Amino acid sequence: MPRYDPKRIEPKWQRYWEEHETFVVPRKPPAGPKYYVLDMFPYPSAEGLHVGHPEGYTATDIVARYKRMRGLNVLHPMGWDAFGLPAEQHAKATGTHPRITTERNIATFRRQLKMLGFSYDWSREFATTDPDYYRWTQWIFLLIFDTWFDPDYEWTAPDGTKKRGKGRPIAELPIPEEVRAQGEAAVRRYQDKHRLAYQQEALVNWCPALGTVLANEEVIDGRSERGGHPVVRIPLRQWMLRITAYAERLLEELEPLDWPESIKTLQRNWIGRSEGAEVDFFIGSGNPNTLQQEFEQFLQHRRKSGFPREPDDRVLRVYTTRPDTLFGATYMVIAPEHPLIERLTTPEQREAVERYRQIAATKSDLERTDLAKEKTGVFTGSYAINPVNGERIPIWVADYVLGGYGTGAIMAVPAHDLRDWEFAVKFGLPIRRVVQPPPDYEPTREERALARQTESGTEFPFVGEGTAIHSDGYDGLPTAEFKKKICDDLQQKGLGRAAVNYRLRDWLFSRQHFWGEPFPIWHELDENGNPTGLLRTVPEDQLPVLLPEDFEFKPHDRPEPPLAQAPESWLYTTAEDGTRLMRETNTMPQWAGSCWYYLRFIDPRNQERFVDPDLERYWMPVDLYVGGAEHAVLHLLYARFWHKVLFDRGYVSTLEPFHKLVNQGMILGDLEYTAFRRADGRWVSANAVQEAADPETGKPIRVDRDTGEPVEPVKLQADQVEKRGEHFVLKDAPDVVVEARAYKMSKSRGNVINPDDIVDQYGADALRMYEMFMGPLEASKPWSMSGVEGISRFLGRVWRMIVDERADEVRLHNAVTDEAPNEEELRILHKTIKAVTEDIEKLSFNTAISRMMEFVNAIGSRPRRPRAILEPFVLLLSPFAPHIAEELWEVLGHSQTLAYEPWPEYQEELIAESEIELPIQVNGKVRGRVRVPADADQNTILQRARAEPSVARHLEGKQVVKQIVVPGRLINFVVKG
RNA sequence: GGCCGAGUGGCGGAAUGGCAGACGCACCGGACUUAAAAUCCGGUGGGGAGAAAUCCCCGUGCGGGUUCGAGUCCCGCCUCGGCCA
Repeated sequence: MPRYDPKRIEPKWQRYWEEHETFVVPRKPPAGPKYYVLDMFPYPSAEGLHVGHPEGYTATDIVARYKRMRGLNVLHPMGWDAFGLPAEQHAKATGTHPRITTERNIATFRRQLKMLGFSYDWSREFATTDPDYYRWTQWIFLLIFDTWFDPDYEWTAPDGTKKRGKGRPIAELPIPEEVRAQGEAAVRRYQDKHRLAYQQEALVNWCPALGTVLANEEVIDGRSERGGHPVVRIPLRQWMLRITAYAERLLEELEPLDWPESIKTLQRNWIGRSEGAEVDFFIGSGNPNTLQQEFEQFLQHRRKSGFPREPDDRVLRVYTTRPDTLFGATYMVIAPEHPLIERLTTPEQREAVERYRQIAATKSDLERTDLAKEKTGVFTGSYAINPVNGERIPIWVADYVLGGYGTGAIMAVPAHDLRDWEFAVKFGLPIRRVVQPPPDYEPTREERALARQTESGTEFPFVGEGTAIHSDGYDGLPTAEFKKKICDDLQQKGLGRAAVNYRLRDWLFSRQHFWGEPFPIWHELDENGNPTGLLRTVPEDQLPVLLPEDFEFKPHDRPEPPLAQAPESWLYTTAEDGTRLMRETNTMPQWAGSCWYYLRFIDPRNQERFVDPDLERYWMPVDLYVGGAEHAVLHLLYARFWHKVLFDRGYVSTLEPFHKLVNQGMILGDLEYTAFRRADGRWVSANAVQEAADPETGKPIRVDRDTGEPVEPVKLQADQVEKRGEHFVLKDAPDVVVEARAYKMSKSRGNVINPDDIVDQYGADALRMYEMFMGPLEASKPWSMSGVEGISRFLGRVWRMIVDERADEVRLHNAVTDEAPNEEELRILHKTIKAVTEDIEKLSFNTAISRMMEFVNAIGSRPRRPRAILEPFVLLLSPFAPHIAEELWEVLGHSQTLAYEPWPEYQEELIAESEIELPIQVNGKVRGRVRVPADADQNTILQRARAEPSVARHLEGKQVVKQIVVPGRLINFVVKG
């Protein structure tokens, strides 16, 4: 009784592929075109595979198998992004080394992926935690450390475009004479300041109770996500990567990529380029009495010296996108963490400013800006001079200005900036209009919301563009022209210059964790054992710097990295010149390993280099990269950045790593119906329920919008509800609206689908096909158990189309014949080939599967089924459901895998029908249809159409004003009367 | 709050500006069976007229526009989801 039995055939073919090394690609591939199709490799979590994983993996597997059958050399690898916090937390709790946990989790993931029949070249597998891999991660870090960015360097890209700005070896950094004169240590420090990898004090989230430093996303409302312990922000020495130097390149080189426009937009917004000006406001030596005199001297000096690259300490430098509003600047604001704050605070104001700074330190950026209901701030007591009109204006400190953005100081133009307006109104600072709105201008919603009443009537801020007023000689200029002109003028006077600013910040690249790549860096120590600030790199031939093996995971109460407690032998050494050295104890973030894994897959066992240059040139770029949208910004930006450094230093051949990118959508749980009930048992309509915070626990709960009473969600079965108009309602109480939606899968909701269970019940082919059939790859879509069954039935029909189910052995069905197919059968086949091929190219797998279903519906139960159409069909099916396809291919009499069979070609002339049916519309409504020869001319078609009785009826007594014939589509008569 | 995306039968979804609802699920009817499962065949957006064949009207979140023709393009809204702050 050989029914379709995935449990038998799936392991059989998986074994076959493994034994025959069907998908192993030789290190040096045979000549010919290539295709590199890559999945975002997973973090092997303890939970194992989620149904979301196979979605993207199946999509890439279909493409990989299809391209192989098209004769391309296909690189389709898989590996593990295996560093990560959970293994370390597990180690702290149980003492199990993270390596053990990680290996165990990888084994689970590997088993699950192999069970799904993906055509990965498993010989290339690696994990980011393998010393042989992170050796090269460290090597690339050293390369980044050895690089500085020269913004003026001109060069030509491989595509011939002229470029400016490139990463160059640190040895090529010009050293100013005065630095060289100070000796070798000074030169080294100067270089260190210019490297793409540098150290800086940065604020981290230190959680004393957990004894660890937390990532931003692990902190919620000032408390740790786990346990709810208080978190404080403290400065700690950190490694930073100068990604901001590449902001322009990251923006510009994004343009030609075949990525979803939405992802490009996300990246652009993240980089956040803005154009404006840097302007220096004079603050002088601090003596208010001599300020004006000093200012005159300053003006003269600047006229000669020009605008310096770095501001000196007699000025407050601001960045503004609206230099045209300089004449409206009535005060200045510096961030509470601004370096000049001490100097600018007068003794009388010291106490108030100090208190304000302390409060600000406890707030997150979010609380300081968007969530802040009221603007806060304190006067520093000092003044600055507005360079365009010599006016003395007060300097305030306020937390709505962030230290990390721009220069950490702003000129405040209350009339034309909403935040400045709010602040000025609250603290009674002057407001001066310098931009006249266009004549027909209506204030926006935000502007109206901030309106204030004065003697002269209602006043609004105005943030749009208009015409300059009250701006001396600039009056009458439109905003855009004004901006250009004032930048030129400021530049001439040495007081400012046009400048570009980015929202993008440098990348905080160190973590206070054990389970990460150690930095290949030594710190020089003085005779007292204190760091001198000078660094040494671990020589290339001594890589990798391994993590210490015998290591105890014990929490401690200092915010230092766990590796600071590593054995002395690991931590310290003495250099050949006698200098005591201590290892860097921070480790790299999880992003590091995923920044270049796509390159290692090309040449994973190379012991000499991170990748062979010839192989890199052959395989790069990645032709298709598929993964979740959650990586749309950070991973993709970081990987692009590393790639560009590698490119600039001559180690890779392409500007960009990933040519085409696709984000698969999220798979949600099954559709759920939920009704809400109050404590007294009465139902509350779903649209009258809203989220609120539980007054005791602070957790989100649902309440009745009108009464505020908490309501309890009640899960319902589909037969308890019905659709009434827009909503689903309770069958028993049709005035109660029920919530109907699919939720994200989560353990707490209990709607998680385990791939193991699906494979066990329906097989891997059914799981693969169902996930592809659910809907478009990019869309998020709800899981449906009966949908899987439907696919499973389809595979059963395919099986019975070819295999005789009633025989004792697996053998060909009697209906399968060697006779030639007839015209209609050929047409069905070739239509299917055409549709499936085009759909695969478009990654429209759901419609490709529909077309195969139509084929089976048309052919599957015919008493005579020509082999000549079944064989190509099996090949079409094989990328989607490879196990059943291989088995059927064997039943059809082939002795070898179909993985390298040529993809079926369709012939257009076999698809064409001699007669076609055209719908006939009258005034856009279908009133009849007519069969005409496919090559009929317009007149014939129109005549036949008019003659059709159902149409003639609608034309009778009317005047035909227009007749439209769309060849092959339809006919439309436009009539009057 | 900003950005992005999406609203089409009971459900998932399909439709180069050209017959809305392909294909699947669910449901209904029939065949096979002692019976059921499995399988196979047929039906299935809503409303109306008719004994029937068939015919008519409405219909892609809402309001407007462009067009011979709009699910699709444009303008303005509403709702939901995702991401960011």
